Amino acid sequence: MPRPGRNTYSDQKPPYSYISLTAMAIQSCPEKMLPLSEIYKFIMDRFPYYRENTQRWQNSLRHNLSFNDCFIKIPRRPDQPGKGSFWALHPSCGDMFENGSFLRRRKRFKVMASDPLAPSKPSDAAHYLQQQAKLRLSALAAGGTHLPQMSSYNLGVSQPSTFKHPFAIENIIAREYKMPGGLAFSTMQSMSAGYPLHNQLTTAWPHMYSTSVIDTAAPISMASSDYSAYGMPIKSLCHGGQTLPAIPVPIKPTPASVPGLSALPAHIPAFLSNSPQSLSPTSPQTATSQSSPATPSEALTNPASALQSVAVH
DNA sequence: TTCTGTTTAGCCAACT
DNA sequence: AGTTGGCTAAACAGAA
Repeated sequence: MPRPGRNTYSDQKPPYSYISLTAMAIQSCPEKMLPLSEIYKFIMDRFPYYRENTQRWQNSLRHNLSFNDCFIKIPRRPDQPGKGSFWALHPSCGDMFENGSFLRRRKRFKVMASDPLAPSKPSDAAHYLQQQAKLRLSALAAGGTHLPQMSSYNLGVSQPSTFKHPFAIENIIAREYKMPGGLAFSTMQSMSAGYPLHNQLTTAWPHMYSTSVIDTAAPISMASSDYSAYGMPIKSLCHGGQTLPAIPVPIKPTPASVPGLSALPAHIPAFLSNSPQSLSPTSPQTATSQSSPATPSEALTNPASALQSVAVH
């Protein structure tokens, strides 16, 4: 059984579609909106695979941004000089990856005229999102650690303040993981709803599910120190203590992936290091209380430190 | 000139 | 088998 090496990622295409990669990039920044160049940068930083053939995949990515309604183009304000617009996720694009696969959505998100969440005009969405970004930046500037949540459209439909965008990293990583053999691990949300796997998993990874490790009441902070080496808000990784081994599922199981807790696809990104693989009971918990690993590859080989970063915050 | 954004088309694979 | 979604290529226009 091959173990993922330091360069595993450079060799394999990550099990994510361009849509999910783009969504990750957008969700990783406090403003929840990024210019195209920053999306490129995010992907290349995290996934060495995409440091090659840039023309090809960047063309595809641009195509996706334009083609898919789940992405919204937000014009730059006069005080935001630069090339190109910002891109954000449509707040009502729904849980497009609810089937657990980040390669293929169950259904393409399409803004319907009858959608109560749909803005009456496309510019409404852009304006709304820009206001949200402003609020976030204001909160940052004020030194606050409690940023306003990405709330729903101000269109008469309210959502709970705890609403997490389906593409938020915490949601992406906290998905049901269907093991190649058919065994499924459910999300903490599901487990808290009474799934029997809870006991098994808390036994297997007590350090993950112990609420004493993770401050469930901690507000999500966007201070720079709260970001892991992968640009992910660390606290997002433990969304309300709901840290779960949820792994995106390649449509085609890779040779490295075999059924079993310690045999997961080798190309799972390090920022999803709260996976069974990294958190297997046999994994050495040698992490110190220092910050997250310097490089994604380091986290890949030392996932425990990444977890520690999550746990101590 | 380069980058960004849009659109069309074809192919392939997963899903129903 | 038909449908749908994702990837790739390409052409084109507009902005920086």
